[in-house]
Amino acid sequence: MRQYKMSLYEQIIDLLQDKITRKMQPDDKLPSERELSKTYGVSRNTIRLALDKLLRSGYIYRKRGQGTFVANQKEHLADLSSSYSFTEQMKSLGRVPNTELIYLASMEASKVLTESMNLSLGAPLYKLKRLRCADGIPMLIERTFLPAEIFQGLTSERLANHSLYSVMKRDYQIEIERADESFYASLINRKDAKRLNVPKGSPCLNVQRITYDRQHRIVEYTMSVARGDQFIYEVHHVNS
Amino acid sequence: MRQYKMSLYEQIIDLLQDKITRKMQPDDKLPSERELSKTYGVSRNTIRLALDKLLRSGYIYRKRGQGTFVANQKEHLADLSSSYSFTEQMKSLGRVPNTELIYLASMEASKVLTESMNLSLGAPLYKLKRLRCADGIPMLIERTFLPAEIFQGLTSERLANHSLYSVMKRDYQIEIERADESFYASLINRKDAKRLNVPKGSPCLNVQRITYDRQHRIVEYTMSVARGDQFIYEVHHVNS
DNA sequence: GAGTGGTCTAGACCACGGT
DNA sequence: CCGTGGTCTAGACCACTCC
Repeated sequence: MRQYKMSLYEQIIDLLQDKITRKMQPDDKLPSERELSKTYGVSRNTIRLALDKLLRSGYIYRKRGQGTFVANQKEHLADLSSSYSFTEQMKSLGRVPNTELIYLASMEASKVLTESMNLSLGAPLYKLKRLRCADGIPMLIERTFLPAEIFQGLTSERLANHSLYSVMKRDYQIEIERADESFYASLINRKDAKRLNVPKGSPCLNVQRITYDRQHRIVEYTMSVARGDQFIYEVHHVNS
Repeated sequence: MRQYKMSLYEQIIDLLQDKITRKMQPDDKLPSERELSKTYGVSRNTIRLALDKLLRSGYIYRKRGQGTFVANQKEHLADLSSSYSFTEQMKSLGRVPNTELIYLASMEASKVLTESMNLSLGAPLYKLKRLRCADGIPMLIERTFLPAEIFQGLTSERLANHSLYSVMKRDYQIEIERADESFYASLINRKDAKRLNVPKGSPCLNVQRITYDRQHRIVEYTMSVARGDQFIYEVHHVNS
């Protein structure tokens, strides 16, 4: 296998990450840029490249005139997938998540879907419908469309015990790059109300999500309906 | 009032942002780093600082050996402030935003607020209530709490013609680092229904936002109520 | 080979916080 | 005052893409 030669600043990122997670506590002070520069025998700019990346990843915070400190790992923002993963979100709230696959079917892209998913008319799709619960309480219904070209051979077995994103990664080597979400409130329809076990006409949160992989392909289109009285959707933004 | 002197690379970010949004199309090629360096009379590193920021904000993409290109504006991920800035969001949808300041008042932190904002009981606060419209249609009501210690001397004049975030940056040198948002759906109450000009009991989207600056201080706590039939909230996630 | 972005150096001055 | 991070310069070599 060809060896990828890591750049200096990448090596320093690894060294510092290791040091921070193994030996340091939140709010501990790191050596100054000039010290690190001497220690590792590289220029200060190279140290800054590494520290900038660690800053953006939430490992450290910096105060002008004071120094660089280890960030609180608890508050620290996990990677993208946990910011929109139902499973992760419920776990972080201390609730036990559960997913019921209502059905998985093949279909052809309708006109609306071709526009939303940037496909050609009649392109093959997988459609899946899932009921998501927390502590046994129905929380939301998800209707997901996946391009069949990308997810060839998808079966309900694969989806049964793993999250959609872990299936994408493990079985299809798909790395998610971006996700765009839209939220709005409406009143729930009769059918969904029954599934979620709420009165017809209750308020509900509608979420649409489009997910892109590293090749800028749309790998997922999902529309969710969540009950308003139980489900709170959390989003974290970071300014980089 | 003290003027905030913009650094060179920040000025270049503004210049390039303006150029990109006004005069260029997606996939147009930008001048090379060395050219920009000559054009603006700054070093290449300074140009790179600006381009890195534009890259992370989704304005451009870069290909080694080829050049720097304008990203697809539609798909484009704005920087943090526009991802939750009502003004930016409406502009990107081609609608004309408008804000009416209903009131600005001083108050002391209640028990609930001390917990949410991590303040001491009775800490001084500014409370402001704003009605946000698009194309003249009332879209959402925002109730915002700001720590008075940080925003000393805040007046309605300052808020009149500028967004909250530009006031933070220009008048108080506050750089936003993080924002956490929560969404849920409910039914609108009588008072808010009147303001938003919808029937009582209509569905509405509730958003709570807590904003942190670079020093990890909470600089804003906002609760919004948006009408479900008109307002769609968009969020973009990036895996970096 | 020419041009691009990616990495790196060895300096410099500034703004800020604490002493 | 000193030490910190923040900004900036003017170079250099590398890896990559296209011709």
